[in-house]
Amino acid sequence: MDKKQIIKHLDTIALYLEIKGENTFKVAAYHRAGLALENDPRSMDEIEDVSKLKGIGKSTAMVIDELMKSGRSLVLQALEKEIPSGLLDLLRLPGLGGKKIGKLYRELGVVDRNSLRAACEQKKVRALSGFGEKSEERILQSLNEQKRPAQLALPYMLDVSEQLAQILQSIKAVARFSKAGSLRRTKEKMKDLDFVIETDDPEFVSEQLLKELPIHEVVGKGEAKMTVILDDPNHVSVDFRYATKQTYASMLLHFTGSKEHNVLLRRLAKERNEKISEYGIECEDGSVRTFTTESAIYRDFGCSFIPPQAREGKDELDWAQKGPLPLIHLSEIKGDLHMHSTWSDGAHTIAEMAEAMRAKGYAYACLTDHSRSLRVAHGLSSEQLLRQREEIEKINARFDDFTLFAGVEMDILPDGSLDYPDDVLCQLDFVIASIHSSFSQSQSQIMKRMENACRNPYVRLIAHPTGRLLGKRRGYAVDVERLIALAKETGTALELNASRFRLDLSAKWLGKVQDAGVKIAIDTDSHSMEMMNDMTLGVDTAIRAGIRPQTVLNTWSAAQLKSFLQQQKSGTTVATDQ
DNA sequence: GCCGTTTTCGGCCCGACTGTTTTCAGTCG
Repeated sequence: MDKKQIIKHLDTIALYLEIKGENTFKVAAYHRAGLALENDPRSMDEIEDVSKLKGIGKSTAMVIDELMKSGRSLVLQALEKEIPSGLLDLLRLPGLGGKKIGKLYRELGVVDRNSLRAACEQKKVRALSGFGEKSEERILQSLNEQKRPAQLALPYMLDVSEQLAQILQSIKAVARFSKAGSLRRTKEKMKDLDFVIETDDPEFVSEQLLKELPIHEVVGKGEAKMTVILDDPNHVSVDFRYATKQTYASMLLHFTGSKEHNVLLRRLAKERNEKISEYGIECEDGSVRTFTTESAIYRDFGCSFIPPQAREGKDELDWAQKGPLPLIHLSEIKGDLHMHSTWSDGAHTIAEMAEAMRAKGYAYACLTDHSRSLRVAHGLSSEQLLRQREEIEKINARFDDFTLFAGVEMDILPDGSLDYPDDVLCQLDFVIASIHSSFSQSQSQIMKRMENACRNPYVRLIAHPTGRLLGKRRGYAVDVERLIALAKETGTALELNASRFRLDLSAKWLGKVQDAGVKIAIDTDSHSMEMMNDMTLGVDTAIRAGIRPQTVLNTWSAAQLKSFLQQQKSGTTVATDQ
């Protein structure tokens, strides 16, 4: 049984206990045990003794060991016998938690969605103490709505949040606002959107929002916050939290989370006999200190600033107490090495793309249009590619503060061969190789293709290594560990494709890439000028993975990069005299 | 159930909002 399955089983135990009405700390203990596993970078086989992990004690360790050995757990089996499994699903209904579900089960014999619906329709639910007419109606309503996905993918949520941001900007009573929650931490999936808003007049802002937004339902509305469900295809839930000038920084920190990070902060405060909340830090004498920035709050705890993406409740506070975190920062990105022009499937000309990159303050960029086999994207023939190189040189001559490199994004064909011969590739500054076809091949076929690409002396980078599309497509059967080893052996870099649709490689793998000593390029794969802005998302993902600037090719100066590109690759086979 | 430089018991993070209640429990984040 792998780690993911074990975590799922631990969470299931927690849900059962919640319905049983167990002590909430006991329930949390099972969740925390799962979290401890999730936060450990090792695989289950590499962890020799799970009880050594913080948050896993005797009982949870036993459950984990059982699951590892036999795939079953006595604790879980006992719970499954005792409690109908259909009740677990009911926890997802709004307004229902363990206690209320337990009551419905014990007093009305509710065991699943259908029996709950029947109980509501017979008006039995409103008779229970703690329930009433309104709760019954609300349960019935949510039962009859079709299920919306529990988690929505980042690209979709970015779109929605960008629209919301425009509306917030137009409301005069909004002094400033920021996204918060999972979106600000750049999670790949999230269940809702959070915004923190500074205003003197929350009620007015709520009114304006209700006027401007397509509302499906107002879930809650008060002085401090408003929660709405949008009338969009996925019924996105949005929280707006209102802050004053004084509480804004604390509010933002609190609602950016993660929940686990907040728990760590509160513990730290508690050690000093203080309390931290979304309103500031309360001292022993009851006075509250407020802060103007998140940095100031961390400083108050003797910590350096922790970027949102690193706030996952692991050991980030320990690190931050030792000094500044050695993480990459957006301002260190000096160029973008993967973009397309109208020569293949891009929206803008070479000159327009180059100017836009230069306007972003970059020192260089690399044009990498598609190769000849990718017909749908108007891939370039060898002749076109070499002609394009001349065009690039002409444009490049206009700049004295910016370098436009000539590159290509070359297909790795289904049979493992590359789309251009070496005598073409050797004329380019930078060759990217990637897979765009035959996604359903076996892992060994995919890896054969990857190996051929890595072993070519001119291929410097493997782009979007897994081929996934967030929320849409899983990608092909690449063995990432093996790919990292190949990259290491051949001196090939791996891409962090920063496009909001990809984020490929994911944070999960990037740490391993860095640990192996393999270089990373953070590229936007821009097909238009607007897409260049996704560099932020790429850097955020790198931060989540703990990537240092030195690991990233495009933090280097143009001169450093040039000299790197001119070095011979190792472990490659130069096709010469056969 | 987990944890401990206040260590084997008694804590465990804190506040908003709702619906049910006449002062608060449950849910949620």
